[in-house]
Amino acid sequence: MPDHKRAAGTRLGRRNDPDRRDRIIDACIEVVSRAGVAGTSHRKVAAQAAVPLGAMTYYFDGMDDLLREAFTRFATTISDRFERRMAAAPDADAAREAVIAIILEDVFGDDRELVLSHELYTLAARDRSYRSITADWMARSRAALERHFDPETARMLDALIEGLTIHRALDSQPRDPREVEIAVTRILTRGGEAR
Amino acid sequence: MPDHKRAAGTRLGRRNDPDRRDRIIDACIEVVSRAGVAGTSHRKVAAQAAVPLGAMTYYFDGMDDLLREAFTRFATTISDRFERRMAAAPDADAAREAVIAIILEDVFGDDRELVLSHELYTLAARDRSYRSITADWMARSRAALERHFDPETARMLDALIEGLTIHRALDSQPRDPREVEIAVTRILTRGGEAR
DNA sequence: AATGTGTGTGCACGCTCGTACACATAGAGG
DNA sequence: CCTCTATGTGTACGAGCGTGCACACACATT
Repeated sequence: MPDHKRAAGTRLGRRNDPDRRDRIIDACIEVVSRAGVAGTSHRKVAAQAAVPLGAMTYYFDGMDDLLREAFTRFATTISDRFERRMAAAPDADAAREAVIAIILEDVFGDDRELVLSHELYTLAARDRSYRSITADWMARSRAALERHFDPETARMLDALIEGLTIHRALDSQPRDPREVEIAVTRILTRGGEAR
Repeated sequence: MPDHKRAAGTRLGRRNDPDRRDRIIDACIEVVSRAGVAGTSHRKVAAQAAVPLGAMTYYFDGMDDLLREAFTRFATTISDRFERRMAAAPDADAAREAVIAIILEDVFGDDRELVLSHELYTLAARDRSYRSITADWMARSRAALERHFDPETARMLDALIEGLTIHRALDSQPRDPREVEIAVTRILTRGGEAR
């Protein structure tokens, strides 16, 4: 019985480094970010993690299983950061500015995260079983926004963040940062929508 | 000299069906929508298009070349439809409703287009050379929106459409369609953003 | 009818891939 | 120190891949 499938607490005969499995997951994220899901293979991940090829099938039930764990970790990491930033905002106005900063920084920041997000979305769009990862991520983002805004606004704002981030990343020419500010402000302005 | 590389007008010795190349491109879109870019190969596309394997390298300089043409066609198709819908709106209010309809229909509509869009975004996120496809697509969307709204609003609205579409597609639970209406209305409402 | 030319094809090579399975080995229990 | 067991590894197999290239074949020209 493989170690990772045994109930926690029964530690028996464990020898090598116990976080080899973790290393494989991290290596997988790294390989995906460089080569894409299309270019990711057991062999490349094994090489990146410096583990033998046989360890791949030993620890995971195939690429899907591995990818699921890798993207779960990735989404959790991003989600944690978002939550922390939102929690750091003392009031709604600070939260508004934090959101603007996140959009602008995520765009000009690491290409790596942009790529990984899209790889995940693509998997989720095709395969229902990845959708729980994106659903959880979205749920956490919304919960973080609901510290400062009502639930409905939080959902709209979350969608706006997504769209602005994507479009600014895929745009060929740079845009005025003030546009982001204006868009966020408009979404946060409750107007004559009660009809 | 391959037919497709020859200057238009010089038709010499063309024999078989002249739109074989077109069929391959369509077949590529089809295969990508079913198997993803990751699972697309010359052989699968050839089988789908019912052309011999050798035709792949004959008509295209490799998968990248083929994918670029396939996604260009896909983006153009979607873009055309969007443009037509916007052109059909007589005034700004009708345009507003058209946008709302597009968001709601695209979500509950074909999974195929959702998947293909994400596959394209993923390629564009990783590879600069695909970015001109997405950039052109965005430019056309914005131009269509600018029939009814000012350029700045058009860009914000375009981003909002993106975000709402994605989030509603990747969400696990259904949302009230009225939220879309409210979000669009807020973006279209010019408020106290002049500061 | 013979010839030439450019279009398009069939095939096989070398490669990478995931997976299965025989085997090594570390540590526990005797 | 020996034995047993569960953990982990090395390897080889078959499938699927892109590509290069010799070649078939339709048609224009003579």
